[in-house]
Amino acid sequence: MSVEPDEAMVCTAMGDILNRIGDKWSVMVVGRLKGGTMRFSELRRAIDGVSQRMLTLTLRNLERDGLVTRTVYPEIPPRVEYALTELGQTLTGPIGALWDWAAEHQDAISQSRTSYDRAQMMAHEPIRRRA
Amino acid sequence: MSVEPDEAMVCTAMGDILNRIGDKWSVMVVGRLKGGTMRFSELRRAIDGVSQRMLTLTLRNLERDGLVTRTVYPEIPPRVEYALTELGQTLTGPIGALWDWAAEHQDAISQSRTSYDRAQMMAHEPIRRRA
DNA sequence: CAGGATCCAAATAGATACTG
DNA sequence: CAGTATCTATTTGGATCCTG
Repeated sequence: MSVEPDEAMVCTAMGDILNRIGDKWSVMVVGRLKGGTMRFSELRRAIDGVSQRMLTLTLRNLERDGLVTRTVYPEIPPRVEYALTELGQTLTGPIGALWDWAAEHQDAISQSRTSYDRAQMMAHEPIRRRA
Repeated sequence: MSVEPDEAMVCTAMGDILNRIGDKWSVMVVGRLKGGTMRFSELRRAIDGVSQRMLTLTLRNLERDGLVTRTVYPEIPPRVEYALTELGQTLTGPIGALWDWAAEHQDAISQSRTSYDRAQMMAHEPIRRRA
């Protein structure tokens, strides 16, 4: 299962895909839909911070990529339900791994950031004797 | 290993981390450094399409997050080597999983995109009888 | 309810020129 | 060689208004 084909081709296509599946909102949506079908407004409320526009765009892209299905019920008021496709389901594995990694190491990362920033400060505001 | 703590907090911190590790160039760099230490210009050539500025920024961020080390050799001409830290090494697992997923399903995705786009065309340029 | 359309502010990326 | 600094072009995202 190694990945070694033609470098350039893979990298551009891959960057393309990674941009989508590594996207913040996409990850959130997939994470949410993992639990089952959801309506637009449910997702909007569940995902905290997402704007209507971004949620719409994210869902459209995921649909376009074949990762989620969009089902419109011709009622009034309208109801639209989103769910993961089989392909989308297979993504929850890798995404979950990344998620777990982030959860596990977020403390280490934020500590690293703090000390890095402190070191930068030192380098730029060097001498400061007394006040 | 499940992840269920306070939703909002986790999501914002997580989105932050995911933006970094899901970033196109970061993934490329980590993928490259997996094979061992590399110099700046080696990375630049290896990563096809990355600008000098983006590579610099990416490497700085990865360094700040404690994922790569930056070693400067005070020579002329200067030599700078980058390598994964232990923390960085642990990322290669999840990243690899994502990479493999993308490699495995990129055909399905691009097909899905094509048919989605074709369907969109149909919907917007509906009737077109003869020429 | 579930968006589409529009406007605008901010973040981001590329190209270019310069430096120790 | 390995950057930094700067300028600009493009992308992105939020806010707002409107509709079936």
